[in-house]
Amino acid sequence: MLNELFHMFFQQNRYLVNKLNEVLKPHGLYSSQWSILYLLHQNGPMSLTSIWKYLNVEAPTVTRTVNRLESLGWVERLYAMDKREKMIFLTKKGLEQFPPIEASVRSFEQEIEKKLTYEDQELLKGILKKIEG
Amino acid sequence: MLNELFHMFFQQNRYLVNKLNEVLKPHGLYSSQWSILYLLHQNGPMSLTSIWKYLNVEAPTVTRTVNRLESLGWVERLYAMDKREKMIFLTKKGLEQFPPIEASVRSFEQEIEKKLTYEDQELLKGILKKIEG
DNA sequence: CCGATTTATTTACCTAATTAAATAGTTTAC
DNA sequence: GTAAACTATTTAATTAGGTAAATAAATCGG
Repeated sequence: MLNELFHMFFQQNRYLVNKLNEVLKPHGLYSSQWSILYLLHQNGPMSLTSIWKYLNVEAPTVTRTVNRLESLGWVERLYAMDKREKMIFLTKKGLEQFPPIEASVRSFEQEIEKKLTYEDQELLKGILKKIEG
Repeated sequence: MLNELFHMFFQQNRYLVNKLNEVLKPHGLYSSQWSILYLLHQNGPMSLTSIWKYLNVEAPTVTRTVNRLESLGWVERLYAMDKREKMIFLTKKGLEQFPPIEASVRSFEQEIEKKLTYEDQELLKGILKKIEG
């Protein structure tokens, strides 16, 4: 990748995504599905637009993932006052099955964080912020 | 994503990949295609296995990207002594068109690196190494 | 009020990664 | 020397991201 830094960055990203998918597999979820479930659990019902803006991905990506989550029974869609807009919210199944999944993910995240000191984590956040800014 | 750190990491990864794809677009290439071209330019002819092992991705990913690169005329395949193995190497077109692309990518990388001090870069490398280890 | 523009979502198509399984060639064990 | 095990590559199916363009509803200017 020419530069060592970029090469490493992309590799670690794949490593983290793959590991997260492993953790989510027993729950029948993938990482991008999880990120939407988690967001809905935090924020309550959201429109597609607010989801993709928050996650910083394109709208079609979210459409597809929400479709899948809907067909799996995790979320439902409902028209909002503005009839162009659709509100997405967790179903009963979504709400009920959330806590154990959250626990698994949290435990995975802590395992990774254990490899870094608190200082490392703060430094990493600071450096990541600089990249895009 | 539960944890701020992971969320940021995934976001910056997408940002970097998208930016790199933008830089490569005028040359008719995508980032994963570039990573293989670059590797072949550095190392000379390589088997598929040595490519995916170096890039740390799965074999089918490399098969598909090499297929595309072959149909675009950037690389060629040749059977090795071991007839299971196929050697991939740059075509004349690949060799000739490489330098200006390398220059574009290098300039992009330097632009990102300008946002980080040398110390930042070394710290980031160190932290990234710790994640997987 | 109505045509033009904007906004929210979806559809279609591309690259890119994964796993699982198929194919074909090589090595190894007996 | 052949059956079994291993290795290299490919195929097929899934998730995940992107852009471009279509559709439908809302808003804005006149």
